[in-house]
Amino acid sequence: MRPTVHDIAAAAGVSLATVDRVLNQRPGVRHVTREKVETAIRELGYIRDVAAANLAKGRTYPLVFILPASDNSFMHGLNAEIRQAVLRSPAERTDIRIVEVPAFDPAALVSVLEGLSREKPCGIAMVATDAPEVRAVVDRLVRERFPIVTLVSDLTGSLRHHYAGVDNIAAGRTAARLLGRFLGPRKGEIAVLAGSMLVRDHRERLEGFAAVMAEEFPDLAILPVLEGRDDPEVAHRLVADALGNAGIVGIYSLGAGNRGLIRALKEKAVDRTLTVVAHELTAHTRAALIDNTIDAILNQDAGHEVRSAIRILKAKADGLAVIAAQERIRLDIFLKDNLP
Amino acid sequence: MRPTVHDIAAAAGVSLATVDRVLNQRPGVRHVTREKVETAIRELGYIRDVAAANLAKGRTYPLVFILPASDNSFMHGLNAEIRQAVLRSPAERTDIRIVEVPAFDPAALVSVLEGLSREKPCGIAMVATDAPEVRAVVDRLVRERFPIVTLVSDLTGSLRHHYAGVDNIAAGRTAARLLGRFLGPRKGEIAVLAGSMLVRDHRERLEGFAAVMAEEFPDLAILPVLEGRDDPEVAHRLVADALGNAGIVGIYSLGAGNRGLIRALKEKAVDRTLTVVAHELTAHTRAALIDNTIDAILNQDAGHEVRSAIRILKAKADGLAVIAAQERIRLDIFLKDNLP
DNA sequence: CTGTTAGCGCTTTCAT
DNA sequence: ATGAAAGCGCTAACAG
Repeated sequence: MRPTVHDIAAAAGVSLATVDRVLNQRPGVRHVTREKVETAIRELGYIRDVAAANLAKGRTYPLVFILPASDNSFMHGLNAEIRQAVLRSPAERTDIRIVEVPAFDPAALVSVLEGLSREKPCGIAMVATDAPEVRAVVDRLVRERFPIVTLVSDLTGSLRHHYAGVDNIAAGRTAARLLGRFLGPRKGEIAVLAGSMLVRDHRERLEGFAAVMAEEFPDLAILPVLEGRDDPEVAHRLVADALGNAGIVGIYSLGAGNRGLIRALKEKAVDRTLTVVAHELTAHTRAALIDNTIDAILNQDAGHEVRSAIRILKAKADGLAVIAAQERIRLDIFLKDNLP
Repeated sequence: MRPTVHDIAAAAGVSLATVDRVLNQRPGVRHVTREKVETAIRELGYIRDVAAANLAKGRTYPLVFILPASDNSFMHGLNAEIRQAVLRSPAERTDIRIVEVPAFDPAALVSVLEGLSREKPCGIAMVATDAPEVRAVVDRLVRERFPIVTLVSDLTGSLRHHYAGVDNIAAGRTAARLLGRFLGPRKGEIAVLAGSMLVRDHRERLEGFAAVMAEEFPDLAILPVLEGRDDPEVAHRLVADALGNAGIVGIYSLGAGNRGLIRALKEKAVDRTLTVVAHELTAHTRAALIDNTIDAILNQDAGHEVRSAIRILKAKADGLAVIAAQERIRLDIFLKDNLP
């Protein structure tokens, strides 16, 4: 039988209350007493029963998710996954609130974060907008002991505890190798469609992509980036225009708004064979993969990101460890054969 | 505040014990009483606190993992992941035992399973050997209400509750498309290295591979399968021999024993450019991917498989639901750019 | 058939 | 600074 607080109390010759104070690092215990208890804990190999502790405390985990109010499939999916987590709240003792902020608006994000420090959630998950003022509040909140994880888009150089998202440089590199290998000996130009070069994940994907292209596929030239603002209409216009260029042999779509990309491809692609790699598995990209309009999709599993963020925030709140491998967000590569 | 058993008891005008009997579907409750309690449960929106119940019961989950005693990296990794889970046992209330059986030996597996029914574990995870007599015991155990999940290799047509592993047909198809696309316009022959055509996962991978090759890459011809018995030495000899054939442009290694494959490739590949797709990320395949000996690795995450099997067995034992998306074992595709 | 009571392992008053 | 006792939500004897 596993030792319990009773066993520790008996072994140390103190009461339950004292054991509890030591366990929870609460004040009001003489140094020698504390020592005795800690020794007993060590010698008996005591492992605390977190479930029992939570029951006694009636503990819940108030968490806040801060998302950009962007109207694209990926953010909708992310939102849906959080709402799924809300449904599981009773069992997981969480109490999750979603806060939407205007996209790409550091000031708005900062003011939401400041407001949050008042209501004392036990954890914050946020899709970060990469700006110095955001970094500053995040660092302040972390110093005030709020567990914070970034979601999908990181805030490098900040003190956030964890990043629940894919390695976007690796994603860009992978896209480049897939395109390069799929194109084989063909020479030509590659169009790149991004949302905005102002967001870090898009910049990083481009960086990785350009690096591998330059290193390994010198016969393929990257055209100036098209910024579609993650908007299907804009993306459609940009891509339709670009396809006027007969030298294009491939496209890398590293942001959202793929609906517009796909429409443009279908309008123009009758006569040509383009190789296309896009990000994020949605109803549209899935259909395009199946009908060969897209050759490969790189994806991040929003459900995994949300569940991971929750596990990590809870663990941080309790000072517990996590299973690192379980929290690694993979870059999923989908061909038409391995779709979920 | 969430309603508790006390609230239900009060609302239904019965005692705690009766509520508990209804909750746990135990006998000894009049039909009308049961109705009253069930109504109260429904009306108050009662949700049971599993953690509290487990505390009261002192519940633990005795689980058994049955693995083939195969000496290859993948099985070693799987074993290691289970041992990791054993270390987490105190927190997860599990009590995990690993049983090794001779590989590819249905009779041995059957006798272990029969022995198990005596010791009443609350769940069994097994790497299945696909044979009728195994199916028969598994079906019998399932009927006797043992939760059973197959791990890595499935037992199709059986009553097992769940399969924690990848879709091997999809894996074979994916391998074919990667090889085909990477080879582009090249024509030639493809060597296939398998462990044994007697195990289902290998057969299925080959099946998927051959299907896509035939449908979409008619210029590539599949050579007769080399059966390396998942043994590096045998694999080395077979591949070294095969490479004498100058027509070979690609290799698909769908089993284990890649150490031998890699050695053969390094010995012979100076003068040629082979495209190689292999299964399972190990220290050897990882190094080979990085030095361009292998072009892509298909992988199944053994840690995920083990954690998933445990979650599912526990849920089944309690009659609880799982998060389906979380339990889907993906086919990971690794290029040198997205290695973990 | 139904109810009473004493815990499970831990936390939390409230005394001392 | 320390301890006694009650209780978190649920289950398990044991009575009736």
